[in-house]
Amino acid sequence: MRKRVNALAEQLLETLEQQGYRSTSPRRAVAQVIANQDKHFTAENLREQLPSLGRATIFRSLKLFVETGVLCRVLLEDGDLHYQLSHRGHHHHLLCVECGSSQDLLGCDIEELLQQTSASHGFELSGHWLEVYGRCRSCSKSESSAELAAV
Amino acid sequence: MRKRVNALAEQLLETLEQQGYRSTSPRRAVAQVIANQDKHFTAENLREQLPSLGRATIFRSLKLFVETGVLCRVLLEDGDLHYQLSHRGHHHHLLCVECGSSQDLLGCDIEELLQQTSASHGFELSGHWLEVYGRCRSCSKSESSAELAAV
DNA sequence: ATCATAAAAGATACCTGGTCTCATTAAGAG
DNA sequence: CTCTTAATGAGACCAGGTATCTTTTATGAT
Repeated sequence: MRKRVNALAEQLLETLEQQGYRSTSPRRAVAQVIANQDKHFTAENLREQLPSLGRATIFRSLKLFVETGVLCRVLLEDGDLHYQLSHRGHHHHLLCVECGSSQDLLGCDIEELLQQTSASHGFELSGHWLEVYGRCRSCSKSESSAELAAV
Repeated sequence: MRKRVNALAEQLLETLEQQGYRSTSPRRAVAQVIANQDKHFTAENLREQLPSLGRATIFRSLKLFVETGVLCRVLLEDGDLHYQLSHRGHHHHLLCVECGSSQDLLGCDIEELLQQTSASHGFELSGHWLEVYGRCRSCSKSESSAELAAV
């Protein structure tokens, strides 16, 4: 398990290196921490876990990891933007509002639908942002148990 | 034209009053200004136009106008959140990345599609956020003219 | 018309996200 | 091992946004 995590961190760094960025000790530290996150997080969360790093460095690393496709940004229901590990390429998230976990939404024909709809509004589509909120399988299960218990 | 604008501002205030909020002079000023905006705007934009109002008051008014359904928040492509006049109820925006104008996206069966897709991921859907980016009719026209001219 | 009271405003401090500059340090190519 | 360039850290700065506290003001009751 620990080995797994370190492997992931190394993988993240490799991604940077492959794109011509240096592997520095702050970046190694950041990679280590984000590889350990199981849900979306903020710059501040990172800072708490890496108090020795400069503020600017945190933000620069985040930006870099987003640019290189290691991280993506997720929009929370209240409008806050958080970061999370990204499984490359364009995708959407099913965000659990209960536990903060997220699943990727794949094989969704929303692109096509949007294309049609925009065109019918005289709109030349160039991009979109979609986030989906709800309860993941395990949270909706415990939710129902709680309801039963309350009766 | 001027009369129209004032009428809209009054309408916004009425919405507040109907929901039990007082009609104060700062709120009248804010209503006046937002009734005049033709695209999305930030708190800072508002502050520039209303330098005599306290900062907190600006934010409080914005929040209030959002809560009462007068304003809605729009997510820009870069993650910035702006405000714009809302035509009540749940809807999405077609945001022109060129001129900043926006159209409402109506009669889109995305809800249904999302419902199905989430269910197939064991996800109990509770909400979503969608923004669509592109070029509005008039901007894509002038874009093509520019291209032609450049040749 | 006045008055009480609750709501709202303004000032201010604070927190977070995020960028910029500038001087110093360190990665890694040769 | 050295040189160059990228990256860091400190710090100032700006915007969004909230909390607290004191003063003002809108409105309902008299």
